[in-house]
Amino acid sequence: MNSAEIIEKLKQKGLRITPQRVAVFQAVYHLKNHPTADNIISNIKINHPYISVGTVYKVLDSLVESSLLKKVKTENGTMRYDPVLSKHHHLYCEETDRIEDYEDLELDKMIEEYFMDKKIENFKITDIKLQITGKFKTQ
Amino acid sequence: MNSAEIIEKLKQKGLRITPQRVAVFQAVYHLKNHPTADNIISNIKINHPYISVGTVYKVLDSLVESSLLKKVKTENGTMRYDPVLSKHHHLYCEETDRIEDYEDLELDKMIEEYFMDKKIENFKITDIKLQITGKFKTQ
DNA sequence: TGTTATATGAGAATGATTCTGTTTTAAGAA
DNA sequence: TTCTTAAAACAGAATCATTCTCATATAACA
Repeated sequence: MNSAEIIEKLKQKGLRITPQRVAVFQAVYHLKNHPTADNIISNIKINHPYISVGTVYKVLDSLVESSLLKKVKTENGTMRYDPVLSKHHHLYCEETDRIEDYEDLELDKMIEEYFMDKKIENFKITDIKLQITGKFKTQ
Repeated sequence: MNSAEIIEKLKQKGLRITPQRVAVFQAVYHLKNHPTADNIISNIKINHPYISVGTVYKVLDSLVESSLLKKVKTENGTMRYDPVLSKHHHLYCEETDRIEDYEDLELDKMIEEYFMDKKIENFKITDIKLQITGKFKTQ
């Protein structure tokens, strides 16, 4: 994901193009495994030493607001950020703090069909996400 | 859930019986809808004005550790506590911060069977929880 | 009833995130 | 290109939930 592509995405969402927004968005793409705000700040500071913490949080919020990123909450309560690619669930490792995306269209379809039949009383579903906990096998 | 029952549960888990533990556990049962630590503290202080914040957190941790409570993380990052009754999922209201339990054995069975066949590469599942987001209908 | 490991209390410390007030800048208008 | 202005960024203070520290108190068992 190069700067031109990022700028294009920001424009599509009607966001003003600022070096900080480009840098934050690029950092989230560059850092794999759902970086925390802190990861992102450290990464950006390498090339952009004077960016301020508040700005990074505000940029992240605006990117989430524009559906360019998703905010993922972790077990210990800190937020992580995730580029929006497609619907996916998360695999949480019990031993490390690794989180992996898990896409499974067949599963999504099965669950969707299940809830077409079986309604939850007084509740209108907009989204279902699975938190799959377990352990990554050492390979 | 009266004190005697709570004491019994604590004993079963080999926890020392203290008034603070009893009060915290009782508060979680008494306060419906997955109280926060802060909700619990306020509730306890009515009858137990000198309990300290750190103690409540430590008691909550030990109850979670002993599987008497579960810790649930919310969208905004604060933790909520939930008496362990049986396997259940959560309904999150998009508009309010209401969280409801959702039990569905049929759904659990369907998902379990699904993952008996379809393995996730390099990952051993220990638990699957659904976060069902949506809106409670006004009745 | 005494002993001791464990729990509690008070408040300081931490860490993530948000807020405040001021300065800067992107982007459209002239 | 230059001007204008709303929006964005900056620095750092403030906030909020949670954890830590360490001195004191107490549950549980001998």
